[in-house]
Amino acid sequence: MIITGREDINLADTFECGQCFRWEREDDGSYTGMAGDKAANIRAAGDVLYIDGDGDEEFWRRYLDLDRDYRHIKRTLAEADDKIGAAIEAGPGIHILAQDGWETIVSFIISQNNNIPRIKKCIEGLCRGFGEYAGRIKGREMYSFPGKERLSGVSAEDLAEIRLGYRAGYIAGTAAADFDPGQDLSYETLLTLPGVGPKVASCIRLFGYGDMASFPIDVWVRRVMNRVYGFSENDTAGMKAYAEEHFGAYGGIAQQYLFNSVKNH
DNA sequence: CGGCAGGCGGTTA
DNA sequence: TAACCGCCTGCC
Repeated sequence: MIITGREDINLADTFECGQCFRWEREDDGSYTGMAGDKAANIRAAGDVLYIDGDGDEEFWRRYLDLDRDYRHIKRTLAEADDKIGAAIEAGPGIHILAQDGWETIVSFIISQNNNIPRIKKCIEGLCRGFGEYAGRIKGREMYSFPGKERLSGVSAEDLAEIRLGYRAGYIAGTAAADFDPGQDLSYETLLTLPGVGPKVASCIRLFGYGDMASFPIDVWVRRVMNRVYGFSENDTAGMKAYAEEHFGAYGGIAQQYLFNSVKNH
């Protein structure tokens, strides 16, 4: 499948800015991974995306957020805030992926107090242990992310071999909780799930439910808000208020530019 | 070996 | 409601 006219998305910026954990870079610069139950390899050349795998154009347009005008958003952010321009320059090709709600809930519970290589290893283990085989792409055996119903009867002990650590209890508890991740879950509802606090809930809102105003504040955002904007590192309330006032409906997108600029540079 | 990594939950003052 | 601490694990 070929999608043209997409010069504004950059795959490395998008897949390696910390929002997702299931895309692997190939030697040719393409990325292999899964979105929902669809596996694919995605390669970019000029303004063309070559997508080799499951799913149709509509599916990938939605997942890769290709129909949002990021040029307009970047211009709007830079006009409202004179300091974010440099952060945008560090990752101008970032798109916010429209990820599955349930997968995002579990993935960001795993992300707490954790590092990216290990987060990826844990998620891969969950998929291999409890997901469905989804074919072979670029020599990689692909497994779907296990749904809530699949994990609902699983205990923390059953998850031991995946080495989730103390997060195993959170995953088992969240999977057993009575809610529908297919609904547009509110921030307050997400906070009721075991292992979900303010930071994780904000990430789930942004990455799993498309709430572009959600502004997750983690250690890296605290650092950049301190370094660039002069906030005290423990003044998360002040940072949140600043984001609401200056970034507004695009707070989550601004957060990704800011996060990426300090984490990856 | 202690410190740390994209926090949370529980306790304490 | 702010501050503090323990927590699984892997890597430095």
